[in-house]
Amino acid sequence: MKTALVWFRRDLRLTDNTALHHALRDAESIVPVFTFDPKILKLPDVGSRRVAYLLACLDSLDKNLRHLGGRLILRAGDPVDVLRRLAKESGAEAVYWNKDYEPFALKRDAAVAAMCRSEGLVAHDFHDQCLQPPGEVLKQDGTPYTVFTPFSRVWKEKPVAAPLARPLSVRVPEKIPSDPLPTLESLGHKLDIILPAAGERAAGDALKAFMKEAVGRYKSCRDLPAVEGTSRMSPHLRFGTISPRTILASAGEARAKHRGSAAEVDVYVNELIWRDFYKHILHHFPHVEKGSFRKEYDAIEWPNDKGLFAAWCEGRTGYPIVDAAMRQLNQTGWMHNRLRMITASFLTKDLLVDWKWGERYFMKQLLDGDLAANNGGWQWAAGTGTDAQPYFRIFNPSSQTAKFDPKEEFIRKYVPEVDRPSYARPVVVHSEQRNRALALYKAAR
DNA sequence: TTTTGAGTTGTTCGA
DNA sequence: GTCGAACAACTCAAA
Repeated sequence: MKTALVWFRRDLRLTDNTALHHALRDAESIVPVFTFDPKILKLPDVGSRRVAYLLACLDSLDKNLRHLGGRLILRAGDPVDVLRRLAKESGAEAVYWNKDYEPFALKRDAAVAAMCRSEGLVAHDFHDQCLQPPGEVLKQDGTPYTVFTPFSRVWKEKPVAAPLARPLSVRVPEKIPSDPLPTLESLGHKLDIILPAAGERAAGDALKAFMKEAVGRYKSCRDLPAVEGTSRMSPHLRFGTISPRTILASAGEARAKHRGSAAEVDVYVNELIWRDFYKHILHHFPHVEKGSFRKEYDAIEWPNDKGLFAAWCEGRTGYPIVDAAMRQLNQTGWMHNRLRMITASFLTKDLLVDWKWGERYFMKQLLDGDLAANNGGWQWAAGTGTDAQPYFRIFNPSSQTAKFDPKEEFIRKYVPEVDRPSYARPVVVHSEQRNRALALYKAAR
């Protein structure tokens, strides 16, 4: 084949990119394209921070392609129109892309596949985003798992493909014009944080740094927000500037190297399996996007006090660990995983606000915001998801602080006024709200 | 079909 | 301060 389009979406990398790899093997030249869909960019749930980060990833991808002799083609419009036109312009015979399992993406990609059929283009889509593709990890009766532990047992029995090598060169036809990289402002967004480094190099550096040391104490330190004990890979995984296979392979090497701490590394690998788990859940049970995994909990009558919700968003609930966490999110676009659980439990069980409100706010603020992972996490905390145990999952902010930030180092970083009279008084009383939450859940069942 | 064991990350209470 | 049991009796997965 002479020419193929490679449609980049959430896989903004050259190394171990399944669709890119196949296109380069099958075609003499490729047209690497990213489409800006103005419809998506105007949605209220599209966080400005992620749009800004996306632009940085695209800029980096273009530079990396140029390094290999190619370049990235940017086009605005509905992907169906953009790809149809681009195929005509370049004489491409096929379109390659990596599958995305979100309901919106499934619909969009089906429309592109239909366009390909009617235009005589061959559509190739590949599993790439998960370590095990959705539909691969099933019970003996062929139905999907809804409990993590048995899912993970079967997951571990299956082989994972090794990462594919980075291509050595990329040939892109001349005279295919590209739009300039848009500015954030031109897309109708504004940035209110300092972005962390984006792109494949940054992702690789972050992985290396994590695997050198911190992974060996991951199990022991990952829950301490004052310590750099987590991998910080989430924004890179979100935009695909690194593949999960590269991370898994690197964890395997680390496990072999520091043999004494294999158990520490295994806990990290489990997190990669959780990432797959929630992507599979979304794939098999798409209704979770709009409501509870367990539909009976859609009946909960949340009081939804707007003032309490605003206090939570702005980090002024008077509960130091919650406020510090929300300020970390607001000021950096990232929140430590332990704190995501604490703040989610607090919003739902203490402030009695619908978990979907919190889910939406996280999506607005998080650089790593991902439907499957964010939704899964919120439903876990709210007790409406897989493994629902609402009575069992009401965090006490002070015992969580005692366990995970005992010296209040993290709290003081974001709430320096914690001991001063100017600090907010608690907006609710935990022990009272706990009982109200239990009653709300009981009434729904 | 029935039974059995287990369920990411907790909290509270009382000894 | 530390430890184990109770929480409430549920649902899932597998034999």
